[in-house]
Amino acid sequence: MAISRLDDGKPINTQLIVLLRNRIVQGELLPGAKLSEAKIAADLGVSRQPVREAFIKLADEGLLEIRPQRATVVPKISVPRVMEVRFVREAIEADIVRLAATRFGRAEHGELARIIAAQEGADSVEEFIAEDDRLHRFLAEGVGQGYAWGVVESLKLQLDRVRFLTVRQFPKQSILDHHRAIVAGVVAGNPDRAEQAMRAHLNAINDDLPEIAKSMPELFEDHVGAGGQPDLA
Amino acid sequence: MAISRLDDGKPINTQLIVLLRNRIVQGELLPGAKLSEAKIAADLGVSRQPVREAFIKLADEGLLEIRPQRATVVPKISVPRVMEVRFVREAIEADIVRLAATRFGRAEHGELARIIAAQEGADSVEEFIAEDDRLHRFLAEGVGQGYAWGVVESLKLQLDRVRFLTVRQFPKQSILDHHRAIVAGVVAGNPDRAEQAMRAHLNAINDDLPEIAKSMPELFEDHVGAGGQPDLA
DNA sequence: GCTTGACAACTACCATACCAGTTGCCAGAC
DNA sequence: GTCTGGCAACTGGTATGGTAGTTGTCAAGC
Repeated sequence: MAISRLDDGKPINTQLIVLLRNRIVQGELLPGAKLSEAKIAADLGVSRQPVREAFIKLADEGLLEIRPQRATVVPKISVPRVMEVRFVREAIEADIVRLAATRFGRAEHGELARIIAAQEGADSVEEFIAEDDRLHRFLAEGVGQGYAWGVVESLKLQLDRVRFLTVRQFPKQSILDHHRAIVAGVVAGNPDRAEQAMRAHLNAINDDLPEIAKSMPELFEDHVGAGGQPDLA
Repeated sequence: MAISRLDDGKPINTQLIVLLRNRIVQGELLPGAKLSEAKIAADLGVSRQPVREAFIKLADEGLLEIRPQRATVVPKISVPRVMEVRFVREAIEADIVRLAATRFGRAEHGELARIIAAQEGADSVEEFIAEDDRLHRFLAEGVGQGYAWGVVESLKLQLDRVRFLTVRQFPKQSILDHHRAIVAGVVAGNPDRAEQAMRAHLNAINDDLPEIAKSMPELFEDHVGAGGQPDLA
């Protein structure tokens, strides 16, 4: 049941990827949830094959864990993994913003100001997040590194999963301050300032992550012991 | 025919991914080659399903282009795309080597020296490349960024495809000099020197790329026109 | 009560069959 | 000779059936 409207022109597998990805990132499917090709297929009124392909894709993105002949589960959030993903994102966007600081001209500076203004005026969280993405994307595409943004976007999924857990106490003011600092560095044509602002911005999650993990430990992987599950296989 | 030994314990789709990826990266399947799920499946004596999954995975990696109801082809090499991939790799490895320069101790310095020595003594191209990878991987994993190396590894596929075209005039001496400079910066505990050496190393492909593209233009995408194929759909 | 082994109920993986869309060829009309 | 329409031969996408492997349960034996 609950055929969540799968009737676009696009192939079914693609639609399933988007559908399931949203459910996982937005926390509708929580870490630990067990999925099954057959069940999902039956619920959505499609065959198991497209579901399987969606599972594989999401497993590649780190949003699912396929355990053959056992089950497919939404993995618990691994704090060390999140920090590693964040590291990669910071490295990429630091270089991007340096380029922007040296290459952007008046036209791009204007667009940056418009995005900041739109984000200030956003009244819903969804809109705020959309403008957030727009800023980062524009920086990348503006310096001709659209591919890099694609990489960041796939990494970001795992970070967004954490972000959606804290959507209540979403620090809008703090994020806006960070964005203003980044844009200021770019407009000033100062790569060092822009880079530092970007790194500080992306480091913010490190402040929140430990307390988030403590407040809802059932969603996080224990990493107290030396390593993972004591699988005696 | 030609069942290229697919009898490991691993799942068939995984084996197919590795098999096809090697054929593409190593230039056995050249840009422009047209593949077919059915044909590959018949040739290897398996069903179309695992072949299909391998196609999807390789398409994600940029090594195949699936055109529904038309064909699946090995894409021509896009010079701008290669440069964008290279940009991302440089950003990631620059930050990694900075960490290595500040964190590595005597034990890691010894391992770096051993890898350099092994690469100096390599007599086959394959061995040389293997030691090359080992150095980069060790830098990443040594600073606790194994995930970042995974990202680089998937990016590298598209760069390796170019590298294998030039395997004849492979600049071993130049690469070794670069590696020595990187290691020197790390051992000296000088992040700036290490970073600059790494960036210079990874920038080397930019010197060769234009002339490679000119010498074998049939393997490269024309990017003279404003944009891609004039698909009038 | 506790352990153990067989069975039932899952799982993901693979094979096969069918479907819809695209392409290219070729015959017929002009 | 050129153009056009339709059919045949592909393509990848989807549906379904069957198989091997894992897990949990429950009854039989100690």
